[in-house]
Amino acid sequence: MKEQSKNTLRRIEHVAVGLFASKGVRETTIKDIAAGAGLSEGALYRHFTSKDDLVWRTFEHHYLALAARLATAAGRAGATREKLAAMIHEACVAHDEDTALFHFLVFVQHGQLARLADGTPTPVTVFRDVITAGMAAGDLPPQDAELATAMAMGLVLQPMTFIAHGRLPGPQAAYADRLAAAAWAALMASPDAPHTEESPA
Amino acid sequence: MKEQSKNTLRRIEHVAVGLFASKGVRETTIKDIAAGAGLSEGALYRHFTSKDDLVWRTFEHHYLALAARLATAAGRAGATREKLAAMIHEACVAHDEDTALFHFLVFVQHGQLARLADGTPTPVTVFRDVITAGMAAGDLPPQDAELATAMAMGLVLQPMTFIAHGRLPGPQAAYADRLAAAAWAALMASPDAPHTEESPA
Amino acid sequence: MKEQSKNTLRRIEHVAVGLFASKGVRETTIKDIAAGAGLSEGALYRHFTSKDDLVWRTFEHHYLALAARLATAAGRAGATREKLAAMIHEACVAHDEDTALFHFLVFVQHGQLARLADGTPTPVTVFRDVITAGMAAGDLPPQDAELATAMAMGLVLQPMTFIAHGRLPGPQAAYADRLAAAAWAALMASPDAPHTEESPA
Amino acid sequence: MKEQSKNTLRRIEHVAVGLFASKGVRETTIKDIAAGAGLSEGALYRHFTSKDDLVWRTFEHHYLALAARLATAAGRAGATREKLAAMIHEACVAHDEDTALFHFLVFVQHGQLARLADGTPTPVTVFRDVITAGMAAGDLPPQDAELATAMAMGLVLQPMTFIAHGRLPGPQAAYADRLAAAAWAALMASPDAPHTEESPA
DNA sequence: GATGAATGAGAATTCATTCAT
DNA sequence: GATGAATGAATTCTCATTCAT
Repeated sequence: MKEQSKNTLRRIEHVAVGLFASKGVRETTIKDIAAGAGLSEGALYRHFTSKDDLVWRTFEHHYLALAARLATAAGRAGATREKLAAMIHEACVAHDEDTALFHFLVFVQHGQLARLADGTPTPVTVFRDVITAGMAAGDLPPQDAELATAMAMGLVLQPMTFIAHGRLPGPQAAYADRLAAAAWAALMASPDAPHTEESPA
Repeated sequence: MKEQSKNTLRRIEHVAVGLFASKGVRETTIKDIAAGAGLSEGALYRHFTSKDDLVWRTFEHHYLALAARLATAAGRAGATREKLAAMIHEACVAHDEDTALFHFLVFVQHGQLARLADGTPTPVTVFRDVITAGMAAGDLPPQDAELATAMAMGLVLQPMTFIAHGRLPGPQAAYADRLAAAAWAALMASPDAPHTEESPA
Repeated sequence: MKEQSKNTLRRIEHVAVGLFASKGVRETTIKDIAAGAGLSEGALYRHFTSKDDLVWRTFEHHYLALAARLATAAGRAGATREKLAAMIHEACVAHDEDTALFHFLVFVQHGQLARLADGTPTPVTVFRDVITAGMAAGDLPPQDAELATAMAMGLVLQPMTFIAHGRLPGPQAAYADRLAAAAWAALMASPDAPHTEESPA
Repeated sequence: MKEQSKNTLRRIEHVAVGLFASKGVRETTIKDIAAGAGLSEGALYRHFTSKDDLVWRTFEHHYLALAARLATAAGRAGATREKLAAMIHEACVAHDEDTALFHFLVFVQHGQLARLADGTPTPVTVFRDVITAGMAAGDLPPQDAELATAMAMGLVLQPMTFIAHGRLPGPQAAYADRLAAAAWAALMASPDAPHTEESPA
């Protein structure tokens, strides 16, 4: 009984996320989701109180899970560079495992971000905390942690949109090492001496 | 008369873009736009044949203009590194000049991307062409041009979302030099020798 | 088993009536009733064949019971005036005993009235019969019995709505004597000589 | 233009009130109203923001108008008895002029009563103020003004429900004099000496 | 007998678009 | 050219009722 219901719920969420990722939340109708889940429209409302509730609960659950996953990956690794590489790798793998979900979380529903309680650990804060710690440990040159976080994340996320648009072949994991190296280089590049390699003479 | 109409049209576009950027295209109604532009709903249809037409024409016009702007900036600069820096700087300035427009073009309406004719020069192709040329000229190590483009763009675009979310203070132009340096470092990082600093042997 | 079921049925009726009185029949859902009765939605249908059936049966049962109660009260009393006073008192007591039920019967579900078989004794006919008999006996001046019934009942019922709206403090029984006196005065007031007290000359 | 719209609005209100009175607010659908008004469902929403808005605005407008009407009638009359009679007569006439509206205001939508700002003059307060003043002037014996108001109003309103149910023939105005006489007798009946006529000895 | 998921027929509301004035 | 009322097709959500377990 409870199992059956739980399964239905997961099915609805999965279908919904797929549609949200491909069409957007607003352009996905309850009818679409119901059809995809093999249910009547009304039946959905036994599992969620509203469309918004479905969006928010799905987002929060998986967004926090992604944060936890990245934190775990970082925790397993040793030095800052390895931590960063591990997080990037983990993000790539998570993307490949469920691309629709990843897109929903990262690209589609940032409107939900504002609803998270302040201080909630998110993928962003996990990245930033590693970078902050890396600077404190002297592994990274001192710099604006938020900007560094944005750069590192952008480096990783933008290829995903290229994959989505067909500009790059997947899987994203194939680029993990390259992205980690690039991220490291980007964070190591001293903002005060941007041209060092080229002005040795 | 033509002038008047042209002005009205610009006003409508501007209001629409502002709403699109803040609420999304789907959640912006014709009524919203009409109210913002000081017109009746029906009057809008004298300037656009449909909402979709408004979205598409606005997107195409400014998206291509942004591409041209980046191309011009790159053309003015000399070596690959300078071209890249110039494009990044130009993108930052464009963002700061009309943040709503920039967000609309880059973050909100990627659904419109697919409607562009193949081969149309876009900000993406401008970036990629500079990178491809840079590799050909030996300024950059050989690498996947699309991936490199994605990384460079992500590096620049992600801070914009951080600014939008209040994680970073604007303007984006303040980060232009740092971003250019980071992008260059990321593209120079040889994927085949990612750990040079740590493997001195 | 029969007892158990009977109890459950009474519980359902009681919960339903309470909700009907406070929210109205239409705005009370099966879910509300089920929750209030500590049952599942489906389980209700073992006791009633439909919501309408629940409403109707509850109404009919208690409406006729109220009529019988008033008739009994009138029967115990002697002269017309006492009969009227006894009915008014009984109505007040019935109201105070179960205000929700009284409101449901009298104010909420008059739509059910039309479903009663013609000739069924109702609170209205009980009142009217006493008044008709009173006129026949010469206790009351000749007048339109229906109008007299309406006046007497209105006199008694309107204070109940005032109590419900908080305009008057309860219980209604506190007003029973006053209402009986007023009703008697109203019925005695000769329609043909309405100003007698003021035109003594 | 404005006229046309105003007319449509009145038409909608009129149709709605008729349906509300005969079926109840909840059981009247937007579809019903639209059909009755000869409009599409969506078109209604240019005149009212919601069904609730339609109900509330219609109620408030006419309820206050009825209060004003009764106050005016009372103001024109001289002594307390005449004031009361004038109000009762006016209420009967108002009922007959637009029975559906009267029923909507008095019997159907008392749920709206709670939304009126405290201190708003309503039919109830107009009645009560006349009675209170009558007691102060010595025209009426001292008594609970609220209870007296309830009795007087009940005397007048209950016949209207009898007319609605077909128990009494209309118009209500035919009963105005009788009701006024009865109301006066009811209010004059001293609660402390209820049996005077019958205990002359 | 009980449960609660599922159904299906609405119901209220929204909104792009049209059109009479 | 402008206005805003009207349309009609969706869209979200509700709820009495049924039914498999």
